[in-house]
Amino acid sequence: MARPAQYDRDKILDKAMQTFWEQGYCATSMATLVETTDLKPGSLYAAFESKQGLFLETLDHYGARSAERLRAHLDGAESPIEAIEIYFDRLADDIEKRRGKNSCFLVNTVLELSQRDATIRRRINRHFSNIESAFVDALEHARTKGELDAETDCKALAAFLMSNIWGLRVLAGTKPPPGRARQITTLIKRVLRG
Amino acid sequence: MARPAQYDRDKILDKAMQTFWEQGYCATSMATLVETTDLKPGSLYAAFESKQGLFLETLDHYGARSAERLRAHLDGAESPIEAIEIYFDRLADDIEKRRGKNSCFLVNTVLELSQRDATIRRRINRHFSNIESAFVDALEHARTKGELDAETDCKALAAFLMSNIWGLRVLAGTKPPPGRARQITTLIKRVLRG
DNA sequence: TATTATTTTGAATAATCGCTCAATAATTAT
DNA sequence: ATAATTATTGAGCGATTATTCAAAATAATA
Repeated sequence: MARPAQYDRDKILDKAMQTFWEQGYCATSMATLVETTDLKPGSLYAAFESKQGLFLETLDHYGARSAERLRAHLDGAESPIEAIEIYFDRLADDIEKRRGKNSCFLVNTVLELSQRDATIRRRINRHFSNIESAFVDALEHARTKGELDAETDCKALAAFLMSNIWGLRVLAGTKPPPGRARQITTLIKRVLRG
Repeated sequence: MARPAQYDRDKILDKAMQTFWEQGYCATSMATLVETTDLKPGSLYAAFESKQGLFLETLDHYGARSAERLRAHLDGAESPIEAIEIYFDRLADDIEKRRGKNSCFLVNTVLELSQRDATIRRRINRHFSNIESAFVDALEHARTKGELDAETDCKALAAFLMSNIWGLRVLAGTKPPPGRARQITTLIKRVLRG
């Protein structure tokens, strides 16, 4: 009865996300988005309402994928502590080797917009909570397995890990000299082991 | 022989800094700067060349003040370790009580611009190095005093502290529930004590 | 006081901003 | 085929962007 859309909504979302991720919200113009998505302004607005609407959807896209990937890595690991260590080792390694962007779309957005836009802040906090709960679960799993002391405060430890991930994301932005990321993760792991 | 400027350059710089700090570089228009500084466009451009020029100068303004304040707190402390702990306690307390902005102008800027502008990145890295060296000095002082193990890697420890300050700055942007900042600094201090 | 040098002023610039919409194209149901 | 419905197109909207500049104002010097 009607003409179907010719584009793949998820691919559009992905391209827009990459652009916002690289440049930030303010620095990304609709003209740029029109280029990177290959959709004309009209189609873009028909699909996502506004620049803000498109942005929010890319945030959710990113947050969901991040939490999924982390869960896939942590859940059901035979050694949760080792899995967490591997996570940080990989993060450090990516920063050292400058693989990919190394920044976090959520962290970037917190600092760019979150202070002045409560909607975005709440949205991001939801995604951070999801990610953090994956760490909490892994730590509690480790505690019941005896990898952690019985009196370890898993929630506090997870909060510490989140804060250190954020710190490493900022570090990546400084394009640090070789070795720095490793120095830091070595000390993070010391806390993890207790 | 000529008419002197009627404004106080340092006060203008301070007002512009506050605005950039709160809103970010892209989100701050020259029209806003004209409002907050009470200078007309012509005067602003005569004094700072461009938006970018003004911004760079506010960055230096901020970086210099930050390093000074930290030095004033750490240098010559009878117990350097305690002084560092007090620094983190205050940071956590400010975040808990929502005193002031709690964000860091340098951290905000790293994530907004540093990836695409090498000039700004180098500028910021210089300021971060200054700040970090104050920590290195304090830690080495602590080591010679016997507050730290003789084999402590003070540079690695300082890098860890910097990364954790950055993490706490991001945390502040999420406007966290009471107690979170304290949970994190408690674990940071555990690393500090060795 | 007249001259000189500089600052201050604010209107105006071209370019870009997010966004709209009427016209056209494409697809399905009849 | 025809009708109905939706997608696509891209020119164009008013507002805002960073920036400029000639004219007016001001203060120090001669």
